Amino acid sequence: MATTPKRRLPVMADVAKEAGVSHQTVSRVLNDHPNVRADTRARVEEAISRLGYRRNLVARALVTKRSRMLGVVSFDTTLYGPASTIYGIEQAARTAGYFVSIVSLKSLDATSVRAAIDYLTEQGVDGVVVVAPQRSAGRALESLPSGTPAVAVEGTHRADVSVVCIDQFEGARLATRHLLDLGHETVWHVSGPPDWLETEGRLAGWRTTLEAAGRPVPPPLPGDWSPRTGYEAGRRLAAMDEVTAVFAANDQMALGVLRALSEEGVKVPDRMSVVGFDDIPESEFFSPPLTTVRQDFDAVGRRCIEALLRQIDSGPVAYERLVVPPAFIVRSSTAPAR
Amino acid sequence: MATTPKRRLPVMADVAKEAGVSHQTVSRVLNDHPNVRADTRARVEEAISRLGYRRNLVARALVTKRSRMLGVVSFDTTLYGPASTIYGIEQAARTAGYFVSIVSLKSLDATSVRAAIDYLTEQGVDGVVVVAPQRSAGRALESLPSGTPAVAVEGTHRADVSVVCIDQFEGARLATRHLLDLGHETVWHVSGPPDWLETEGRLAGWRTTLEAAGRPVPPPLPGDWSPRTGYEAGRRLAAMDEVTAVFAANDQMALGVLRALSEEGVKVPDRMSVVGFDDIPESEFFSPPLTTVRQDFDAVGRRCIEALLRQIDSGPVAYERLVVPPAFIVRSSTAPAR
DNA sequence: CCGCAAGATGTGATCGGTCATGTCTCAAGC
DNA sequence: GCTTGAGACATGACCGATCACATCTTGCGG
Repeated sequence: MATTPKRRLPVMADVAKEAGVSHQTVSRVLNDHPNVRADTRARVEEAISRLGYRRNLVARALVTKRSRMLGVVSFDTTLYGPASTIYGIEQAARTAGYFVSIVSLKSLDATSVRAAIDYLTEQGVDGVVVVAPQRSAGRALESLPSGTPAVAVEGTHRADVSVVCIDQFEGARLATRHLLDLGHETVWHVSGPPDWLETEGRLAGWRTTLEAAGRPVPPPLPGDWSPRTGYEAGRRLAAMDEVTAVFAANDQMALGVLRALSEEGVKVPDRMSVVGFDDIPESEFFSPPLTTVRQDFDAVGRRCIEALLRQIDSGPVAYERLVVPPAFIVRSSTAPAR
Repeated sequence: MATTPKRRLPVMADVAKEAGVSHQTVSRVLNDHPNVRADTRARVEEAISRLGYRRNLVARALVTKRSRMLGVVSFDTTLYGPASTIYGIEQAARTAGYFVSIVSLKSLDATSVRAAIDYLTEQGVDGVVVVAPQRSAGRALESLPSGTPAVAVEGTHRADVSVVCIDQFEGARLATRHLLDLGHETVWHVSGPPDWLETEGRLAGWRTTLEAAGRPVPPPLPGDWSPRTGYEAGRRLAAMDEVTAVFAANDQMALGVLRALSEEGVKVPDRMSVVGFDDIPESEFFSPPLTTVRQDFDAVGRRCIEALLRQIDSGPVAYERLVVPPAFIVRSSTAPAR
């Protein structure tokens, strides 16, 4: 009963009265301003805990014009990549004292991305991270009202939107190089869906490495990240006798390839080597364990937050492009050419 | 230049002046209140778009005491289950006009869960969804100040916190029954980590089904959801000649089991049948494609939001327990006993 | 042609904090 | 002894919306 004499939650004024000071002093204590005498501070703190007072961050946001909330717009958060990136973002944001509000989109056309950003902005976020590795999504950022702090993961080239990305080109180069070094004449590629920047980066890394080595560049087999398309590509590859090495643009598709090859009786890695991309937790236990390219999504998330907070704190900064290097993980799905 | 005569973003008063009405009328238009003449409404709307006015939701939240934001506390959002559930929650919340703020925890002890909830509450969320399928997390909910709308996914038994869950017991029963029906003498089980409600539900469903059929109940092999522990369990199972059927508590561990069996030369499903739980997108392409129990996470997300909004709109409601039925998916990892 | 209720609009208070500024006290410096 | 300045607080305005209530129009029955 003593705890709830009135229904209303206690506010600063209540604490002030309880402690016998002004609301301003309570505010000073809360924001630990130096100019408060120790005993006054103690009295206020006691009053706070006695009343169970909690500061109302909405009211504070209204006057400071800082909500301490960040928005994240992402494509299908069920996928391993986005999910991991968002996890990293959330962790980093929270340690920096920020909340994260998420909008996940099933379609990443410029319109929906813009709508999502507007939505978040209206709600008062201090900045936005767009995990939208598609060209079309990048375009949405280009029309962003300048002044809104924003960071993109893998996208856009607009001068005042910073970008954090993993070096896709380098990852693809590592994968292709690895296979060539094993003595394979050339490397086939199962690519991601068009319009994705990752698709393009991996495609370019693969193609360039092949060309630099003077090897034939076979036509890439189209995929959409799903195991199913990898499976379909795998069946086609199994039928071609000359194919000895395949680089799939992600681990799920590599899994599909593995499945198809196994069905067709094509032994991996004896008759064919397979490399993936992402290093999802399952890859290590595929049959056989998958050689792949690891992406450090946590680092991406951290970098995003760092870059975003920099913009929020010190205004628009020069365009930055933060590149996180990939790591190459060799397991048992690759072997020397026969 | 005409667009930004002053730096400040336009506020309601600006729109009012522009349209030659009072701020209150602008508010009426925005909240489409009926008592506004059509032409006035049009004038206001025109002024709004001319000025590029966006309503400040923070200010609105301050006076309405409704932020239209929901909080979600979840364990490791990188896992397929939580990620999918959150995706469902976010979609449902957005269509209902709510934002979602997420906190993901690496540890789910009662203290951190409480801290996370407090954190979200302080920030003004209208309600909280706790995706915390662990006993310890459930305990955190029990000490929740009553009056805070909350819904738990798979957890707690507190009378005023609604629960949405998938029928784990039934899923495990389906899996076990399927294997027994195929003629297996008994079914071994690779369980999830202790303290998880899913672990307990699946364990109970498995055990009960076995007992009801009068079959021996072998000791469950402990796992932690990761493929690695499934792999370790798989090696042990491969060494035991009498084992012909295994039910792993999730697909990742089933993958590990599959891997170990393949290494040991134990053919699946010829010599051993394996069933998983979750139906992750990869399962269909395991070697062999995995027979498993599908969980409808989207439905779980939707139900959570429905239950939560019900609480927010009409105050504390009677305890509800919404159970989503699982589906059994037969693929190629199971076969009749030899 | 008046009265009066419903409809259309305006006015000022309010939400719960922070910010700018003012007042008072007290020790240091001349 | 009196100025000076910094520390410790208090006071009132303000952020940008909504809410309660007041006021001014209308339309319509009598």
